Amino acid sequence: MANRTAAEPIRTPLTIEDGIDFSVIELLFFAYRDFTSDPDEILADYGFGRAHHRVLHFVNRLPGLTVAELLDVLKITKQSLARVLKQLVDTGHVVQIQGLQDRRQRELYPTAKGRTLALALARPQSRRIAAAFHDATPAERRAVERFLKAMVDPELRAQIDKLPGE
Amino acid sequence: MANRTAAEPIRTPLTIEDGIDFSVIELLFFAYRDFTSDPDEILADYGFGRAHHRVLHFVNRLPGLTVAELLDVLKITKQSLARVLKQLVDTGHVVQIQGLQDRRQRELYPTAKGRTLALALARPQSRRIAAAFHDATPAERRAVERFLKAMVDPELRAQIDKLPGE
DNA sequence: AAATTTATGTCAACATGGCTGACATAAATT
DNA sequence: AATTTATGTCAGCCATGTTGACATAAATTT
Repeated sequence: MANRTAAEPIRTPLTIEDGIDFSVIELLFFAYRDFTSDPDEILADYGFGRAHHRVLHFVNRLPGLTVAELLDVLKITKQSLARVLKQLVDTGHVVQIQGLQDRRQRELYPTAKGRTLALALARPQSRRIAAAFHDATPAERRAVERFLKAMVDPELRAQIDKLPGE
Repeated sequence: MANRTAAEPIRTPLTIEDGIDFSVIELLFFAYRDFTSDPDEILADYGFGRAHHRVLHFVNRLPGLTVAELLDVLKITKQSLARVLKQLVDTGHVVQIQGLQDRRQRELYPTAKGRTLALALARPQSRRIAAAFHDATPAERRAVERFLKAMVDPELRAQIDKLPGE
């Protein structure tokens, strides 16, 4: 397979001269890696993972959202969701309530326990963000928020606008 | 287990009034979700995943880095790395060369094939970033880069400074 | 009223990419 | 000569994603 001749190593690094913004690509990788490391440590104490965190987060931010709506935000399959959601319900962090108008739907709400955990997970992330903005002007903050929002697929930006205001 | 009484649902959303910057937390989640979706589609054609992408990226940006250095950047175990690295070597995207001074080390280099793939993966990400910066001033760009860098753990920022300049 | 569609749940099997622990080898260092 | 270091490898486990198939109840359409 592959080649008969040993493939030659390339010894020069890729740089901005190749026409690509590697530095921001890498900044996003490192920033996100460390941004998620804070809650990961807390979650480990509960036997939960990042998947539980995401569910708990959006159930707290959009109480009463349906299973279908949550799937749409998370972009995972219902079978993936089912496992983590069941654990969150079994441990009393989330409750499911049958929809009033449409009784097929299951509205998802946090319990007091689920709210407390969601806050505990968000706190170190918020602290990290506040520290990163420490020397920034209000205009610079807005520029960062505009940039991040513009990174999202246009047709999915509506999801952001549905979330409770800032 | 849990409680005898059905846990009460909380019907009010978490908001900024809870003292936490939820909007930036969510912007980071959505931005990163879509930022990684571009290369994911290309990788699927090769039977590769995000793990291959990360290895290929840093081998191209830091040709000749050793296995230990790569582990330090990725923050994974050598057993995790071994699987994806072996596939990249077997498919002729990466070559390993014994270190000259220290012959225990394996220096990692991209091949022409590996460089081409790394560029193909970075291109849509760079395009997305360029589009997100479209209406930003140079000062605003710098503010975004400062913010992202400040989000990284201080002791790990040295890793960023080792990468080829912008 | 009957047929169809929709929202959800569930079972089974599988893939990826993390992890730990144990052990092997060759080369460098002490 | 003994020890440490850089790397590789085997085995097994776990979390979290996937697809496909099927079940149920409720809403909607015919």
